[in-house]
Amino acid sequence: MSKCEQCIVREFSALKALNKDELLKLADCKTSFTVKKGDIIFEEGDSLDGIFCVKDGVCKLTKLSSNGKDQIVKLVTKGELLGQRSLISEEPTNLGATALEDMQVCFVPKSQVMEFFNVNNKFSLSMMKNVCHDLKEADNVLVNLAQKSVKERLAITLLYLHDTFGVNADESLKIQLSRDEISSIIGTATESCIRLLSDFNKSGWIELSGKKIILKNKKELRKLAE
Amino acid sequence: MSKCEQCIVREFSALKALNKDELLKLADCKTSFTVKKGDIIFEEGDSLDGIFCVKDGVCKLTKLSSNGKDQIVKLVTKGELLGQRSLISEEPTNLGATALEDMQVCFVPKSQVMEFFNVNNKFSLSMMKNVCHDLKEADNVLVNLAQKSVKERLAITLLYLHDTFGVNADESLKIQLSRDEISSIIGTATESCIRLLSDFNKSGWIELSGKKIILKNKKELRKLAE
DNA sequence: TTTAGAACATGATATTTGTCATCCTTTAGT
DNA sequence: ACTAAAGGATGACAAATATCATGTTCTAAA
Repeated sequence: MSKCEQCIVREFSALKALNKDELLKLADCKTSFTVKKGDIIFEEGDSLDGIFCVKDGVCKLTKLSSNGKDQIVKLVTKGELLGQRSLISEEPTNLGATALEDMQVCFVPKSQVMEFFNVNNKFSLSMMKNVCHDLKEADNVLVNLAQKSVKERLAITLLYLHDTFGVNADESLKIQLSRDEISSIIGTATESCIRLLSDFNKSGWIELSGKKIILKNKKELRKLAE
Repeated sequence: MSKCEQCIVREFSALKALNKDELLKLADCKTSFTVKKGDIIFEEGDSLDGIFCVKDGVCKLTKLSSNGKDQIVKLVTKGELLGQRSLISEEPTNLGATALEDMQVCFVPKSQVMEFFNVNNKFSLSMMKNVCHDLKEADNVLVNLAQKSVKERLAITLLYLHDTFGVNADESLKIQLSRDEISSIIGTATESCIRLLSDFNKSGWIELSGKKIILKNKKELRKLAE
């Protein structure tokens, strides 16, 4: 059982507000596990009995719409927590979580998190800041979905993927999403997404080879994304 | 200066976690004021030095998109708080707030809120629950904007206005929004919104007379909204 | 290695939604 | 009461997007 002190999650999440003693407690009660690409971490409506720390890998948070299509609401990457909202609200999850890559995850039981809430105000405040940040992001995405065209949203999404997850040595986006998943982020039909990617490709703004996407002209993409 | 003990905001918001002493402190430091319909409470990007308690009336939270159109992200009504996210994140506001009706509002300075955070864990947790609820709602709206047609979103919005703000004696929606504002909730062109309202009217699902809207066939509207 | 299924791509077409123009109605101010 | 301005309504049309059909290219399992 590894210590939590050096964990990347501690660096970026609300866990940074924990002191040494609390970190020891955390290391003691947590359970580590791996998740394979495509595996479901939890489903929409599940009752969680704790939160997840993402040590490595990326997952998508999705919600099934009544039209039968999944919408990707957020991507969660290493260093972030998963399931806080559900835990704090004491409600079943509103979104499901599925691994986009192989992941390393720790589970921290609710009782321990609640104890931290009760004895460490900084932790509460830090967690609150996290949720507030998520809320701000959700509001921004919401406005984009309401006001921007599919083409603009695709440009925004490509730049987001570039800036958030970085690129490989060949400049291609590190995170690999299927066309279907990209469509599910921007909220459009898969065919429309594929067509627009082709258009971007023909315009020379991006380069496609298989699943690889290289952003060749970020300036033009940014102009679209505004 | 009225006491906060009986205030409706206390009943519904995080303030319910405050004890008698804290409520006295609150009553002591707050400032009450009225806001006229159409007045701006704060603008997107403003730095707030506290939070607002909505004692009466309704306001809209909006964000200006780069296409020049305002998107209504949320409606805030009596009993709710305003500006928590900005205060907690210690950032300028992400959304602007404008009164849709005459309002009664109290302002509580940041220093006092932060003190409550520091001495009263229940208050922190309660505030966190509020933000979490907002996040869940934002995610749900986001999915609807991404996956539902304009017609479906209009049906959803009409039912939401009905259920949240209630009806007058003549069954018409209590909250009066311009066609432009309704469009700004569902994220569409004003003309499209007007056209669909006309369609609903012709189908007998709603009745329009001036600004008044009466939902005549909620069952059909719900079928659309799913 | 072969092969079935998934993912990707593209054309044709239908549907939805936005834009522009115009007119009507209500409202607020003189 | 009159008038200007805003809000509401509607038609004609354009643009964006979805849907359906079909073919191609990957990919993983037998």
